[in-house]
Amino acid sequence: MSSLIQTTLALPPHPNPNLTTPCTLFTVLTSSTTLNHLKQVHAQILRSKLENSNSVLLKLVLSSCTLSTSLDYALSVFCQIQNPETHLCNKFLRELSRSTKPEKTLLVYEKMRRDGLTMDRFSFPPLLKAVARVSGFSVGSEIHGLASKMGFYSDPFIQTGLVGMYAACGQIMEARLVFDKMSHRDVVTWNIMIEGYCQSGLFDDVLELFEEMKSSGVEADQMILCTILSACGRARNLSYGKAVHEFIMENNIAIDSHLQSAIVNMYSSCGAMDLARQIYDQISSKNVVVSTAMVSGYSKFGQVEDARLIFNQMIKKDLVCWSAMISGYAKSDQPQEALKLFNEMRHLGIVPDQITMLSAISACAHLGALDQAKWIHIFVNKNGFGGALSVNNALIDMYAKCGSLDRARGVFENMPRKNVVSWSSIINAFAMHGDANNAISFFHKMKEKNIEPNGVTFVGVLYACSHAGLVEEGKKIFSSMTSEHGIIPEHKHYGCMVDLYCRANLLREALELIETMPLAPNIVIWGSLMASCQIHGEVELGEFSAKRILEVEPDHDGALIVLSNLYARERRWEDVGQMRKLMSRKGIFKEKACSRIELNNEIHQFFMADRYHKQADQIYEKLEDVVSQLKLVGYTPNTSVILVDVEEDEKKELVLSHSEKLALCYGLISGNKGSSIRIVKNLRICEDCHNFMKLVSKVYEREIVVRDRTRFHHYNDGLCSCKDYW
DNA sequence: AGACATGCAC
Repeated sequence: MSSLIQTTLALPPHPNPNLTTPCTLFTVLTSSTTLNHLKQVHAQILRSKLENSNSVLLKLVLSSCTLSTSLDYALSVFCQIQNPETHLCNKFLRELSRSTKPEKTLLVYEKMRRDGLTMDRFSFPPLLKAVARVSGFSVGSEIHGLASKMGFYSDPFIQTGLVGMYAACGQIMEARLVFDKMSHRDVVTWNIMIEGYCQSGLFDDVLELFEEMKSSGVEADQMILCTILSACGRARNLSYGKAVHEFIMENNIAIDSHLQSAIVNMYSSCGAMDLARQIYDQISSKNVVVSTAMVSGYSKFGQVEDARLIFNQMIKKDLVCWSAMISGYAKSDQPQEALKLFNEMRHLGIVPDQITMLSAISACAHLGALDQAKWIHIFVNKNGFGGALSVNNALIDMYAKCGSLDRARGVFENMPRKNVVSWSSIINAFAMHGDANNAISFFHKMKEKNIEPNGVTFVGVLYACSHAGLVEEGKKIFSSMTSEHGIIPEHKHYGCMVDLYCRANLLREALELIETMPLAPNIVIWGSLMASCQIHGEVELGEFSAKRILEVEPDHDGALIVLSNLYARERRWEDVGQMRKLMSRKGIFKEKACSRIELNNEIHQFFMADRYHKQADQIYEKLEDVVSQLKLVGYTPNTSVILVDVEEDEKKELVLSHSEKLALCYGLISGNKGSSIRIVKNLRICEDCHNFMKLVSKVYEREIVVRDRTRFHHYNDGLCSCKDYW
């Protein structure tokens, strides 16, 4: 304690340093606004031999712990008090449980237990609140036990605290048990229970409980309506959300800005952007929250440009709305724009948090540029996000998508804690790179470590089998899904199996599976079949599956594109023309093929036959040179991949100007000799380019890594890691 | 009240 006095004496004097009586002390204490002043007052107390006056010291503690910076000081003072009165302890607990460091509440609780201090029913609500905030389930159940032992099991405030504590610790069943035992529930209790279901993602229970609450005669307040609307949004339950909106209107419930935001957010989360917009436009003073709800809605449902318009109009922008906009670009496949915004935000002095980082990392993953990825990884470590589980999971995916399986694996191996997402991500990383053996072996390792695979894990493993032609292994794993893990296969899993059979040219098995599976085939299944038919040129079956898709979704762009490709392969140009007309009438366009290459921290982008690049002349010169070199080892352009009705010579020219070939030639001109050439393409690589890459890797002795729409091809010495099976 | 990491096919 003496050291404290030493330091405090050096501080500037308190405005009223002459403290002699407890009475003046009180007055000064309540007017003390800084920690330094408090410490001076404390010194005065000690000097005036008032040290044993518990009430003075406690008052000091209580007024100081409202200052968030002085928590530790408050604790140290508290610890010196001999026998604090219970009601003052409770007040201290309450302040701590609301503070920025709720875990300190539990330290005080432990001290109180150790010192045998008295607790009463008012001690428990703050303790439970603190447990809820730190998700300390084990100490929470201990406190529950203590409360019961002391006979407080029917105190409604303690019961409400217990419900909140269990819900916050993810123990929703326990929470419900306490809730059901309660004889008096007010709107707060209902709200906590409903919010608990919301946090656990049990939206059906949310709505069910809300109905129960209304019929039990408890009136819904604005707070609970916000919770319900948020649940509707997260569950994408538009019809219930609309009903809640109507309920609000019919019952003349006052709509404050919170509730208004909740309504707009419900519509925008459900993708009902027109309805969201109607309400949004009527709001005269739009705050940052409601605007962010619009930005996020437009972003999620593919209208990133509309999101940007709102974003640009916003006067005040906080971290959340920057994050929403960045994530919007990352999701809309505009990773460069996402990263540009990320940097703009940082230059404005806004410090990213973990959620912003997840979107920025995801943007790097989409971009597929390894140098950029390394940069963000360094940024992550420098800014203290390196230990976060979800950040590391995102990094695994990012490195995998940037072509560095080694780095993805490095992140995975160095993680102190791994969850099912980490394992699924690394399995998928192997799958993407065509390393089915490791994908399968990691799947087994994960089970040995008692991490339960989930539906997504199986998508990764089955995808690996499918892309490596491992039919038997895939079948075994698929059946273990139900028999060993109790996971009921969904459409996407049947889709993987259909794909597995089709790639192995086992169309009969694929059809049999579709006919015998317990689910009605949907777009996913038909899409999978259709895609495989396109690869194998199975026109009849492909046409059949495409038509099934169009029955459900007449504007399905994939089906129309594949159909037109299939007709083109058959040289049915009239049918092709009709498809093209239909597509342009519906406003559907084939995505333009585009390849990117990253060199010296710059990203160069190429479209088919484009001459936008400033070194275009050199690139086309190099292309001619490469083609003649390859012809010496037997290359001839494969024009069967060109699906437009033009002369053979023109087809040759078209196939030679594919964007990945341009990117490759630029890499050959500008990259360091001996370094690998990394290309990212938005669509599936065609057979001719695939062959071209193989030959270049041999003739020019360069490693080439190409990421296409779904996977990686590593070309070395004339061979591809996909073993020509993709 | 608003932003969030793993996933089939096109």
